[in-house]
Order: sequence, then structure tokens, then C-alpha cells
Amino acid sequence: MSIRKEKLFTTGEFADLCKVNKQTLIYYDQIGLLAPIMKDEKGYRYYSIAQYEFFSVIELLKAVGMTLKEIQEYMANKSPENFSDLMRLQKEVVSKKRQELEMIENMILVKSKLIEEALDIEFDKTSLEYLPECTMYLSDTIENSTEEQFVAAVSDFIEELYRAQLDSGYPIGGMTKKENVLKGDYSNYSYLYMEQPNPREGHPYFKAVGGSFLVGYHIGTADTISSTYERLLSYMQQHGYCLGQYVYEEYIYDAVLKNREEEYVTKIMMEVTTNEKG
Amino acid sequence: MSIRKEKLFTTGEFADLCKVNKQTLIYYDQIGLLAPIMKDEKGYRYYSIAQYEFFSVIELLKAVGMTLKEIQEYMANKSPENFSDLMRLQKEVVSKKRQELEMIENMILVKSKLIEEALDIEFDKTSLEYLPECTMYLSDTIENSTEEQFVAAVSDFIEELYRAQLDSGYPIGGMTKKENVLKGDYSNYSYLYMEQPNPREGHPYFKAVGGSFLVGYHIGTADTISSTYERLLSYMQQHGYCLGQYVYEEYIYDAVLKNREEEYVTKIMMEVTTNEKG
DNA sequence: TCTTGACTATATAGTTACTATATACCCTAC
DNA sequence: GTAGGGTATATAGTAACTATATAGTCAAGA
Repeated sequence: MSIRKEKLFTTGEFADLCKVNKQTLIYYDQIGLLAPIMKDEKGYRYYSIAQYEFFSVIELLKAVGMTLKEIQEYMANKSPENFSDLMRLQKEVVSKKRQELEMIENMILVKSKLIEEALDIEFDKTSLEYLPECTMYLSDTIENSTEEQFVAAVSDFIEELYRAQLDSGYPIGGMTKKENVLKGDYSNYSYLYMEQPNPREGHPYFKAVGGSFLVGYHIGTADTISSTYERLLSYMQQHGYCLGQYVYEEYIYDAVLKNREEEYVTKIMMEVTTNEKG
Repeated sequence: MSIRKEKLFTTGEFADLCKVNKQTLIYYDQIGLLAPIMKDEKGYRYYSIAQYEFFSVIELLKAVGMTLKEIQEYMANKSPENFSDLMRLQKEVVSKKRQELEMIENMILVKSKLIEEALDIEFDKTSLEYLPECTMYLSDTIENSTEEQFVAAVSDFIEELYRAQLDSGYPIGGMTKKENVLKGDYSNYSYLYMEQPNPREGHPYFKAVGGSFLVGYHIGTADTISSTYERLLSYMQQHGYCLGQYVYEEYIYDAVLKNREEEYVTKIMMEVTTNEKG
């Protein structure tokens, strides 16, 4: 479309059209990114409709994450070929951004779901529950690890959550071997884990978990968790259940949801082998 | 997961874990957003693994567009209910953001395609082309409009492109009635238009366009476009074509792609009614 | 003609969320 | 004992606006 030369927009009109602050246009003029097509003897700025298309390309490039400086650099050596290259490059960038947003959308759904569930829980109740099979992403083993090994394993775990986009929004949990639990060594986790509602094929370190669990809750910080473990273990004995391979432990309420440490809640899920009951 | 109290991370270690600058953590401490769990007598900061989960929630809330202040405000009156509300709210925000990104992805594809096509065009060639039917979003009529009416129509057009997310990345074009073209009134557009590759059902102002067109190119600014129109019209006469209802005009190369105005290229597509060919 | 209100301009300071720099302290290892 | 790595604070700089203060412009109405 060739421009009707007649009508030009004032700064205010053009700002409305572009849905930006008038000062932003003045700023763009100052840095030389988008100068009005005309400036009268009073210093008043006038913009053409064609400049709207120019402005909307700036918006596009901003939206994909380019800085004004980078946009200016492109504009300094613009050509169809360079713009084409730019578009090819930015296609990847935007696609990655979209994937990240999709991940965040999923995390939000998970966190909403977890809270809704938590609000319905009576934390003083202990019960046997059947948990359908789900997939876990596991860390390297941290059983009996030294401080350094533990830190390295945690770092690797978090690094991999990030690298392979495995942060599902579920809490990081710790799983402890039956043997250690029976020894009273409740916090000697064998692995860290994170539930994966949509596991990717072919990724290692996954474990399918499901079946019957004795589920109980610990209220307060970790330093008093022994008593809750002992309560659960004696409950098992009373009901004739047999402890399975692992105990799973994860936060329900933590510093993100509660102010006072006394209100923190940890969920403890003890694998149960019911066939050995009685 | 309850925290192993033993090992705490130094600022540097924790920054690596969180993939941020060490100074960022110090900054978060200063503004009271995320204070280390412990500070020794030397002022050294120590972070726990549980604080990583806290940090990653901050990252999540930042990613959805919350400011640090807003995050802090939430943290000041945190509760499962408030977090749940927050998640519900942010779900919408993120979904909208994703849709915007998807739109941008499409715009990038369109712009890439347009440039690739443009690079293959010989602008001195005039030819009869069959253009498959496509849908256009049209502005209000701007034929014989006053300055004010023209500006209002353009503003409405752009407003609606924005509101209904109709900015497809195609250029804004102008279409001129046969009668005005034959009168030599080449820039008295009847409507502005934008091609819609994925038209939404039920939206008004759409027009299906397709068929045989005489396609030619004008090189330079709009003030010399008459000569190109006249060249095309005389070409039509020589070949015995009859001008159809509308002539479509849009930029191929403009200020986004070329530095010098002399290199701007406008594509002119004249509808042709071949059945009336002499 | 004067004034009012809505616009325009420039210059400058403030904002957010870092990020970099300068300076100083601390700690271990050769 | 000093070199190289870490830590700290304080301060300044950055990007991309955004707000504010002050002043000039302009058209409409009393």
C-alpha cells in the first residue's frame, strides 16, 4: 500500500494507534530507532501510516526477545536477505519460548491440583491407600553418601531437571530403603525423586511406582519427623502390614505455602506388601 | 522431603544451582524476597536445599510476569488458599501469553515465506497469474473519505487487527475500485485489507479473493506510482484483458527491508475478467 | 482579546531487576 | 607468607521505559 501523504499522525495519535506511551515514541526517536517522517519548525513530530508497519516489526522483534540495540543494529544493515536470516533464527527462539510456556502451564496445573488435594486432607488420619502406578525421575543414589557426594548428587539431579525439562511442578521427594527405615535411619535417603506425569520415552533414571501404601502426615519441621515414622511403623504392626521396599517422603506444605515452620506438612508414603499380611 | 540440616550451600554454590548471578541472590536477600537460612558471624550466607524449591517458585512466578514486588506481596500473606487463587489467575495469563507466542510464530513463518517469494521475483516482468482464493480482512470503506474519516477507518482497522488477533504478518494492502482506477484515481482506495491464512469462523469483514490477476511491480515511492498503473493498463489493453472489480496494492519491500526509498517495491494486482477477453 | 484546556516539546529523575566494579576481608595450600 | 580462590558491602551502571517539571502551541469559548 502506498501512503496517502496527506494525513500524518501526531505523537499522541500515533501512540494510541501503537498502544504505547507517548514518551516511548519520543524515546525511540531519541535513540534513533524510529524517527517521525516529519518534524515541523516547532519540533512537533508527525508519523505516517507506513511507519505503523515499521513499528509493528519493532514490536515483533521485541516480542521474540531482541533488545532495542539489536533491532537497531539490524535496521542499520537491513536487507531482504538479512531479515530472512533473522526470521529463520528467531523462529527457533520463539518455538523454544513457547515450549517453556507450555511447561509452565503444566506446572501451574500440577501445583493447583496438589493444593486442591492438600486442602481436603485430614493430616491426623493415617490410612492404607492404593496409589496407581506413576513414573518417577530419580537422582543418583545418595544412600550413606558423604556431604560432598550428597551435594553433587543434588546438583546433578537439579541440573538434569533443568536440562531435560523434567521439572513437572511436583515437589522433590526423598525415598528411603526399608532396611534404613527399620534401623531408624529415617533421613538416609537412597534417591531423590520427582513425579513425571508425562514421562518422555527413552530417558533414563525413571522408576514406575504404584500399589498399596500406608500414608501418613508429619506436621512441623524435619527434626521431629522420627516420632511420626515411629507412629506409622507401629500402626503397620498393629494392622499386620509389612513394610515394602521403599518409603517416600515429600512436602505438602512448605515455605511457599506457610509462614510458620510449625505448619509445614510432610507426606510419608510407606510401601506395603499386603500379601504378607497377618 | 525433609532437609538434611548438615550441608548448606554457599552463595556461589547456590547461585550455580539456581543458574543465576551470585549478586542476584544478594539482591533478593537485600529486598527481603529470599533470605539465606543462615548467616554466620562473618556475614557469609548459607542456603538450604529446601530453599531451592522456594527459589524455583519465585522463578515460576517471575516467568508468568509477576514483579518481584508482587511476589513479595504474595509471600507476605501466603497460604494454600492464596497460592491456589494465584495459580488460577496465572493460568489465564500464561495461556494468553502462549497464544500470543503462537501468533508470533505464525507471523514469522509468513514473513519468511513472503521474503523467499520476493527474492525470486523479477520486478520488471508483468504477467497474468492465477491466484487461488484467499480470505481478506477488510477495513471500513475509505473511498472518497475525508482526512478524518480516513484516519478513523485506519485506526479502527488496526484496532480490530489487534483486538481480534488478526495481524497475520501479511502486509496491509489497499484495494481500489475499477471505476476509480479507470479515472486515474489510483490512490483512492476503497478498503484496506490484510490476508488471513487461517480465517476464524464468524468474524465479519472478510472477503474471499481469487482468480486471474495482472501482476506488476512498482519500484520507488508512491508519488510515481501512476506511471506503473498506466503501464499495466496499457499492457491489459494490448493483450485484450478486461479490468475486473478491484485492484490490490501492497508493499513487497518497504522501510523494514530496504534503506533507500528508491528500492521500495509495491506489488499491483489487477483483477482480470478473462471471459470478456477480445 | 483573553483565557481555558488539551495538546505539544525538552530535560531530568525515577523505576525494575538486575549486573558490574571497587574495595576489603577470609581461608586454604604451597 | 603470599597467591588464588572464595566471601562481603557499597556503589554505579544498564535497559527500556515511565513520570514529572517546566514551557511553548493551538483552537474554542466568554
